[in-house]
Amino acid sequence: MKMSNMFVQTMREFPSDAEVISHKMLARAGYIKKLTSGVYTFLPLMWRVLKKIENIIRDEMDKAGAQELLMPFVQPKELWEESGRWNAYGGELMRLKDRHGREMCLGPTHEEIITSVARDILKSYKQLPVNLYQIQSKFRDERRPRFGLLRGREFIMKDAYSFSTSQEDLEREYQNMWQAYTNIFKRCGLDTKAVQSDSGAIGGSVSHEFMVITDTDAGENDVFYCECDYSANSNHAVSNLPDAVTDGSFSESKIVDTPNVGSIEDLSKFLNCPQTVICKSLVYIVDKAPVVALIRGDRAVEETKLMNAVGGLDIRIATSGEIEEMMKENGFDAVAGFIGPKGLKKYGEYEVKIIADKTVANLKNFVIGINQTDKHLVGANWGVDIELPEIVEDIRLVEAGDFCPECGKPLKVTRGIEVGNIFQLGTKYSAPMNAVYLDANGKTQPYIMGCYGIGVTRTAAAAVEAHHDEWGIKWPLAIAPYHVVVVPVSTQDNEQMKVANEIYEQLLSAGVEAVLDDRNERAGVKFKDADLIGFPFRITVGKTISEGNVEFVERSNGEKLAIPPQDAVDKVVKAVKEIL
RNA sequence: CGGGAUGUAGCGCAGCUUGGUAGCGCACAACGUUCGGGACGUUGGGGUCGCAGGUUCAAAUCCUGUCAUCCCGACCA
Repeated sequence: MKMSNMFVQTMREFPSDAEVISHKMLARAGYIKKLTSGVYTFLPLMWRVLKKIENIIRDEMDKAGAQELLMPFVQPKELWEESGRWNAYGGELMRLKDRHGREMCLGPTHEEIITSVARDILKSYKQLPVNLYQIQSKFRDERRPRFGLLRGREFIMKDAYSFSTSQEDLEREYQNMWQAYTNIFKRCGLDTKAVQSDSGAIGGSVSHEFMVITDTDAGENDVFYCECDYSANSNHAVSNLPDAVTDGSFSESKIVDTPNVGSIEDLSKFLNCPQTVICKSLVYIVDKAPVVALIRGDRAVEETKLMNAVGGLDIRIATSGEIEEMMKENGFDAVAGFIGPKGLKKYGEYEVKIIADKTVANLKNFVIGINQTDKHLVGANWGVDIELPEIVEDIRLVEAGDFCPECGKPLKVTRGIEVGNIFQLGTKYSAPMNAVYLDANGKTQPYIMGCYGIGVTRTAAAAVEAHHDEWGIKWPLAIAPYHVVVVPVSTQDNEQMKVANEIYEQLLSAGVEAVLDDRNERAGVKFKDADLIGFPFRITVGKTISEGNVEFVERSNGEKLAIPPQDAVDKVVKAVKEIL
């Protein structure tokens, strides 16, 4: 490809609407163009990168025994009603109607479709196991698209689905995919960490997320990890707590005045007791129903855990208005900050559920709200003053410094970009959708399923997050849009142009993806563009050609060599061979 | 969906307070001088000032509505 013909426009400035580095760089270097919020055109350079990632994925998935197919993007409501997700999925499901008024949706994921396809074909245990995958655009109407390709609404995803006859087979395939994913990301030049995670709206039990570790805001997940193998997303992480005072040492149980002391911090100071002896009561709304969560004063609730503890799909903290309404309905007159579990029965048509975190179960002589504004109960004890709730679960958000649940050493925290995940679904879809086969005994059985996703576009963006400097992108060779750019310093100089052309032709005939920057621009412009676009190698043909040398630059480490043209060509050819 | 901000050429912005013939830099086209880290000069093309209504002799500017985009919170590849 000659640079003068390339459909690309680099910009001197970053677009003002970009926040994270991958978005800024990809937009400025001419890889992407936004059409509307969360929806981008992938320009030729971007498309080359995406195709490279896709092909690495295809290669590894095929090697792992999976088969590629392609399912429809537009899907009928009926299938989603079978699985129960037409109602459960929420606002991210982009719903639409056709001209006859039939309700459809744009595919955010394809469990329903693949299950309906499989159940018509996979009738016998002899046909199993099977793993099917596709690479396709998905649409999720994100509440808040942001960060360019990291969280678009329309994005490219590889999604795979496995069908097995037993849990053992599923676990084998899960490990198989784990290995394939490890290979894929490694080949893409990304260091990933597989962390335990919550299984969210997709459902199922066991799941892991593949995270690209980053210290920037682009990493939207908090990952807790240990020097042993343990690592988990914050929505799933568990920990052992450091020792703390859990006995409030209040000599008697009594109600005390705590005027305007609503926050835990203030309460701790006012009563001159540690936060660890206060039982905090938080009111949440889970799928419209009220849930009161009790947790030790110094700790925070992990909302996903709480939501799972009550089997919900959506969670938010209650508004102060809702809290006041709930108080009135139960005969109290208290505001947030003085709430307690005792005496809370109902709110509207729902019963109030009370969930205690494990941290509060062993509190003694503690402090707790009693639904009276400006008052708290001190010296409280479970079973004496207040009954311990029936449901005691771990709903606590882990903090760095807590101890690893597996080896006991302190946990560390970092940020991660989730580029892939693997789920053990079990019969979550096959059972309700009656997707069954006949086993060796002629008995009907639902498939044991797994699903495995990779965000292709997100992987590309994560690669930029992981590989860049102040001048631009530093693509790993395997996913770079081109391997090398050949830059004649002066297009006026016949000798330089001749050698540059020879190098270029030689690279092309060796199967290298090369670009010749034949534009009549000053050298500085070409160098800046080369750095910004992120060619892994640059061969500059300048004055030193009179001494028989070109300049060979490796973008990844900045190494510069003055070597003969043939050596430069050989180095690129060798590097390219290594990634194939 | 709540809270905050912004919409003027492909990109980055000024102009708006105090209404009066739409500007600057980059990019684009032409010519000339330059030519190893985003050169300079001259000339030129490109705009329903987000959209709709209103006030006014006159609206980018004032008023009302509306749409879009971005940032901060809850979800996920």
